[in-house]
Amino acid sequence: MKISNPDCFQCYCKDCSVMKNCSDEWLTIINEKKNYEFYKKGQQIITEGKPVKEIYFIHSGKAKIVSIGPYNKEQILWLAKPGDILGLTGIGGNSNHSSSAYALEDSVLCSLDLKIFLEIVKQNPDLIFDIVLFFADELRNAENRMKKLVQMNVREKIADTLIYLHNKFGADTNGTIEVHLLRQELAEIACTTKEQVSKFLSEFEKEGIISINHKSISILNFQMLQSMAGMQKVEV
Amino acid sequence: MKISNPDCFQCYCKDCSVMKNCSDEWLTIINEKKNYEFYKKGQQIITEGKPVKEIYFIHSGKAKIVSIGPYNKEQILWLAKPGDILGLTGIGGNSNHSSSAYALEDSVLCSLDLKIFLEIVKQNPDLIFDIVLFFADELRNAENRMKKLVQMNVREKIADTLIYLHNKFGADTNGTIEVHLLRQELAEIACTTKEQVSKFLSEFEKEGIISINHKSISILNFQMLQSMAGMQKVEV
DNA sequence: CGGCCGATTGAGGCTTATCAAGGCCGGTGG
DNA sequence: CCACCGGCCTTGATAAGCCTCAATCGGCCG
Repeated sequence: MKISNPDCFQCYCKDCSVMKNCSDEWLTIINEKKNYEFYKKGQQIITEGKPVKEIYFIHSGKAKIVSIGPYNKEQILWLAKPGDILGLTGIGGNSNHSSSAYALEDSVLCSLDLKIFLEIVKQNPDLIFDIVLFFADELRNAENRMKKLVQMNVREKIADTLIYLHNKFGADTNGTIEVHLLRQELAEIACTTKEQVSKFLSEFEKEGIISINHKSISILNFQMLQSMAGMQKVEV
Repeated sequence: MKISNPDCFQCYCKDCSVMKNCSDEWLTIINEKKNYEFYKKGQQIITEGKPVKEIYFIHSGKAKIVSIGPYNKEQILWLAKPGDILGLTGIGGNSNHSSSAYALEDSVLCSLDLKIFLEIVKQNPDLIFDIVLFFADELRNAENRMKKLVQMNVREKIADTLIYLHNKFGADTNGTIEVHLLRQELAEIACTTKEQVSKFLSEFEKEGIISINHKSISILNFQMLQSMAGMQKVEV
C-alpha cells in the first residue's frame, strides 16, 4: 500500500486539545521526526501489556481502544478519529500499554518516539499544561462514564452509546452515523451483550427513533434519544 | 475548635506523588499562602457544581469524594487520606467541581488558592510533569475500576472494595481495617445496595474470611479475598 | 425507657445474561 | 449462474442474579 507522508501543518492533529499550542518551530521538528504508517481495517496498532515506546497521531481513519477485564471480556474504552492521540497515558515512559488499539477502517497513523515527544514537551510549558488540562478532562469523562455504566439500564446505555457515536463521528444529512460497528462492538461500548443491543435497536426502530439500513444506523429523533439517556430523571 | 497551623515541611502532603518534587523554596511560599481549616465528621468540604477556587491538602483525617449520577444516586469515586489532594481535576480553573467531598472523620485540611497554585506550577517544570504523571495514573485507575464495576458480580465487587480499603488505609495487628464506613457507603463504593453489602459481609464472616465487630471489619484471610476479587479467572 | 438510625434477613419480582435456533447476506467455488 | 458456507444479526425461551420492599433486630442517645 502506497501512501504519501502527511504534512503536520496540514493535519487535524496540530489543532487538537493537546497540540493546539505547539509552536510552528516545534511542529517542524515533529514533522521531521515522525514516522507514518498505513493500517488495514482490523489491524492491531497497540498491544496491551507491551512497553510504551511511541505515541500515535491519527491522520486519517478510525480506531477502537479496547481493554481486557476480569473474565477476559473485552471492553471498548473509547473510539478515536483523526486528530486523536493514542498511547498518551504511557507518557511516563516506565509503564506498559494499559489497552490495545485496532483500526476500524483503513487508516494512516503517524508515530512519534516517546523520548522525542518528552523532550519537546519538557521545553514547552504551554504544551505540557495543555496535556494536564487534557488529562483532567479525560479523568472527568471517565468518572462520568463510570457513573452511567453503573446506574443506567441497558436501554439507556444503548441510547447513550448512539449519542456518543453521533457526537464523535457526526452524521450525514439523513442522520446516518458516520461509523460502522458490529453489534458486538456496540455491546462493548455500552457494556452489555450483542443480543441486547440487537433487541433494543429493533425496539428503537419500531418506535421510529432510529432506522437501520444494511449496516448503518440513522438517528431520526435525536431528542428522543437524549431524553432516554438523559440525566433529567430527577426524582428528588 | 482550636487547631494549630500545620507546617508544610512536617506534612505528608509534601511527599505525595504530586508535590514530591516541589522545591523547599516553593514549599516555603505555599506554607505562607495556605489556609488551614478544621472539618467535623460529616461536614461538606467541596460541593459539586460550584466553581473551583482552591485545592485542598488533607493534613489529617479522611474524606469521601462522591458524585451524583443519573437517577440521583450517589456514588463514591474515591476515598482520601492524609497526603491526598482534593479538587485537582479543576486545575484548569474554568470548570466547576465535578464531585463533592465530605469529611469521614474530624479532619484538618489546608487550602491553597488555585491561582497561586497555578503560578507556582507554571514556574516549576518538575511539579507540572508530576501532575501529568499523576493524572495519567489516575486515568488508568479509573479505567480499571470501570472494567471491574461492569464485569464483576456483587460478591466480587464487595471483596474488591474490602481490598481497596485495606490497601488504602491499612489495618492494625488484628487485621482490622482502619476506616469506618456505613453499609450504605460501602455500597456506594462497590456500586450495589446496602442490603447486598450486608448479606455478603455476613457470608464472608460465615466463611471465616472476615470478622465483624461492632462497626469495624477485620480481614482474617486476605488471600481468600484476593482470589475472590482477583483477575485470575482466566478461561481463555 | 422510648425513639431513632443503621444493620440484618427474607420474599418477591424484574432486569439482564445466556443459550439456542433460524434468517440474511456476501463470498467462494463448482 | 447456482449452491454452499460462514459470519453476523435477530428473536425467543429460560434461568439466575440483583434490587426493592418490608419486617425485625440491635445499639445508642436523649
